[in-house]
Amino acid sequence: MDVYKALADPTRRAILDALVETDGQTLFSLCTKVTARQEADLSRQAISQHLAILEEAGLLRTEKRGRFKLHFVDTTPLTEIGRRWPVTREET
Amino acid sequence: MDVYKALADPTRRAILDALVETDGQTLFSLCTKVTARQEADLSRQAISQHLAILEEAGLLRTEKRGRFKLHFVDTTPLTEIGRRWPVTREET
DNA sequence: TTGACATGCAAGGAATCACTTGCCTATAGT
DNA sequence: ACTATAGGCAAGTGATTCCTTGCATGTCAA
Repeated sequence: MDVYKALADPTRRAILDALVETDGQTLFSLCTKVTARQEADLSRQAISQHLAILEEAGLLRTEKRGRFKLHFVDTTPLTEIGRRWPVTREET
Repeated sequence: MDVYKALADPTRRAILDALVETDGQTLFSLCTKVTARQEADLSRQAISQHLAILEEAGLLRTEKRGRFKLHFVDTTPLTEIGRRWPVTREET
């Protein structure tokens, strides 16, 4: 999954928002925060699948700590977007 | 259609690429350029629908000139992305 | 006015995506 | 050892998405 498709889903964007606010969260922690942020409650598996997609896109790193799996944002793949289509304001 | 979903499709990204290179193209012009860029030939309607989505996302402005319709990029909606998830390099 | 060119509209089908359900593994605490 | 907690895997379903086909509109040239 490429970065653009990873960003296409509002739930995944909410996950990134939650992680930018508090980095290194577990799956369960993200479940409650994301369902609070949006007004729809998703199953744990739904969030888990979204996390896998974000990780595949390079927007997320994970770290196993005992029986917990912590998730950390990595926004570096987003730099490609600004480089590919530079923001050109016609009238300043 | 929001900006993120608009960027999710590779054909739409190719359209933006073609317009950044040469701005103000017609539908037919974009058809040949995009199908050359990707290695799949899409129908005129396919491109037209993609253009409508890009315009709805605010990434495109159009201008009728006689029987032609010219398309111009507007990358300003992309600034939201960088503002929403700032690029934080952990180790410089 | 007639024909050619540029584009628009709408319905249908195939593929993809998001979510759920059900079951399984692994780690930690008592 | 037993139980509870954190997470993983996989099949199935409903909803989108992308593209095509077919027809219609509008503009320009001869």
